[in-house]
This record gives sequence, structure tokens and C-alpha cells, in this order.
Amino acid sequence: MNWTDERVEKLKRLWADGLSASQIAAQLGGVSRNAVIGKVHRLNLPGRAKAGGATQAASRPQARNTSAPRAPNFAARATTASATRTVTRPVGATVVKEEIEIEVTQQPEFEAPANVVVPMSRRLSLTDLTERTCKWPMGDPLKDDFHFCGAESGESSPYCRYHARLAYQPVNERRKAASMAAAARA
DNA sequence: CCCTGATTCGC
DNA sequence: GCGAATCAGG
Repeated sequence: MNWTDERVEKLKRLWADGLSASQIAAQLGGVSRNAVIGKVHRLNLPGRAKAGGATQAASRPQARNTSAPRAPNFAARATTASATRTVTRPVGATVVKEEIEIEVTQQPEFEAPANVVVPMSRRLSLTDLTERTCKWPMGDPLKDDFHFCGAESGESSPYCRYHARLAYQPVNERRKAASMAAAARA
């Protein structure tokens, strides 16, 4: 795949946003994370932390807004909706009846997660889930457009590769990335 | 094992 | 220029 101006621009934006190389690769499509990293270097984009001082302190991917049109007067309170549903599904020869409680915390509306990469979703409804589908909930559980990611999850995780990362990691994994580069070189 | 970015080097 | 392979670290 060619590095068109468009794709390069997207790369620059996503990299500046603090997405990892693999996330960017997934978003661009058709390239590996190595390709992304290679391109980043070739473009001389600022590494995650390099040049001179090895210690990187200020890595705040959150500081996106410049002229942030922060919502005027929202109650600074997140609403929490929970729904409990009972679902039955076959597991081997038996039928498992389980109660699934879903809690969704809704920020007042803004909070567009530009960092989240979701390669695909099959928009499965609750009853369509199987042992191997990603159970990452999407949308409002109380609305009828609620669905699950449904991507291939494998058998060891309830989520697909990407949602597993979201579920098990604090979103911000990039801490000390380049400390070894300067040090290890001999 | 999963992941991260960095570097090398044949193409 | 490109990116797979490899490296170094978490």
C-alpha cells in the first residue's frame, strides 16, 4: 500500500494523538505496525521520547483541545444506567443460564474517544453472542440499538483482541518507551 | 504470552 | 523509501 498524502496525514495525526503504532496500523489498514514505525522515523516525527534526555515526563495524550468548546452548563455528573438481562445459551451439551448486568457510564455527551480503534463490529444482539464472540457492549443497553462488538474473541477471552486491551489496560500504556534505546546502545 | 517503540538492512 | 526481522524493554 502506498503512502499517499492522505495516509501520511492520518498517520501524523494519529501518532500525535498518542496512538500506538499497531493501533495506527489497524486504523490505516493494509500496513503493519512496523511499517508505521518505519514511516514515523522516516518522516522524522517526534518519537515517543527520544533526543537527549532519556526521561520523559509529560506525555498527556488527553490534552487535545485547543479552543475547546466545552459544553456550557452540563451538570458535571455522569449518569449511570444499568440493565440486567437473563440470557440462555448452549455450552456444550448443557444450557447455561446467566444473568448479565451491564452498567454503562455515560459522560454528558462529548468525550469522543478518538483513541479507540475498533476494526470491525458485527453488531450482534445479546442473544447472538457465542463463546467466541467479543462481548464488548456498544451503545445504550436500554435502547434497542444496543449491541455487542461480536468480533472473534478466541476462547480465552470474552473480548476480541482490541477490546481486551481496552478492558484490561488503563488506556494509557505509553510510559517509558524509549529509555532503553539510548541506554542499551553500545 | 501479550504488548511497546527502535533499529537494521535487503529489497 | 519501504517494511520484515530483529532487538530491547514492560
